Amino acid sequence: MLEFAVLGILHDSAMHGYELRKRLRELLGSLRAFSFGSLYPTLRRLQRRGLIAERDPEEGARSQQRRARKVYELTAEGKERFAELAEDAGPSSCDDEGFGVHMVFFARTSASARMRILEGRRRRVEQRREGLRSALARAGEQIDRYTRELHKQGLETSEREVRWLNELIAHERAEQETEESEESGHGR
Amino acid sequence: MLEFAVLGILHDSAMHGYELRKRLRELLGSLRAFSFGSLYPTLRRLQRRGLIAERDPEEGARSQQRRARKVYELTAEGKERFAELAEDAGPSSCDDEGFGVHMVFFARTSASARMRILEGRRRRVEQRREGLRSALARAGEQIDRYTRELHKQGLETSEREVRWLNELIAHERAEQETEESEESGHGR
DNA sequence: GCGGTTATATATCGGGACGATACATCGGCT
DNA sequence: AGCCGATGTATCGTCCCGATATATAACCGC
Repeated sequence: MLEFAVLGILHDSAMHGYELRKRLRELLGSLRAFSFGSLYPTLRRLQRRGLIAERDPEEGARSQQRRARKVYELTAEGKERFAELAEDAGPSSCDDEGFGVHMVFFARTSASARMRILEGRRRRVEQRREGLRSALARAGEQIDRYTRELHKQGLETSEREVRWLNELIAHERAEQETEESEESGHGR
Repeated sequence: MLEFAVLGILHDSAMHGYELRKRLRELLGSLRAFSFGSLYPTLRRLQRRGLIAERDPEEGARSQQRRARKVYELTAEGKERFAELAEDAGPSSCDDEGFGVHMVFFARTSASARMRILEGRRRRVEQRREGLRSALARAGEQIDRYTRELHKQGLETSEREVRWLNELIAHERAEQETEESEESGHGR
């Protein structure tokens, strides 16, 4: 997950670790923390695999600013790997974090993969919704008051997210049709 | 976190691993998966620390049913540890999973700890809300359409949760006052 | 200009949790 | 008879977090 997120952010512009994490928090809105304890090992792992590379510290400018920063940039292999991960609608793209990270990079994801990911996420949230529904129906009165309150809140949140996903999916479909009609409409 | 959850469930009744996980999913509504890969190591760790104990497999009944099940029960130390964890309103009680687990056991948590935990959670969600607000305000138009949509959904969810927490907190306060007036009201 | 705090920046370590996998045993289905 | 799915316990590699350590530059009062 972190690998995908790092690749996606470096795809825009080269960056050093500290900056990368700020961008991560900004994009994911603390949906996911991604502490340094995982970020730096990930950067080294990616570098070792040749997906990112350390850029020269441009000594021309005023060197020796703060502590030596390591600016990373995406390699060609890194770009390939990012594209591969962006298209993958596997189970990791369905949980809260995974879905969020994928969606942030939707602009660089194919329309078909966007669709698969949105629908996968919807299925997941629907499952959670049904689980909560049956938990609330089952033994309506006997279970703990606080637990029931928690379940009710979770159910409402799930229902809202499903509606939101439905809107997004409908929008995707509409846009796809527009493009298709444009293609065939005034041909070329 | 798993430690706390296991202790809390075994507090009600002795149980074996497989059953425990079902109960876990039921209570937390797939808020948290808690796979066997973490559950069984946790059980052994707890046993090693003397917080839970393996109960005799009651050979009187038909023995040798399925594979030998290990039924665990809480020890006196385990009950102490649970009470300690339930009262702890530290940072782990603020994130999504931690808060959920705590709330499920609110019936066995002191009113003051319930208050601290609810307020801690509210502070956390408010922070997330403000982060998303500023992300949406900052560069209102230039950022990615999908990212913005994700942030809007996150913001709405946060706002709803804060409102929900406010209601819970108000309810807690009202109940506390009722108890106090009953105490002094018709003395005893 | 001296020391204190804060922000910037990289790094390591232990531990908790996950997903995949393996294994064993039973009931039911075909 | 043979297979599958539910029940049940267990391990392994990997990911990630939180705490912690270590530098260094900027800001600020004194």
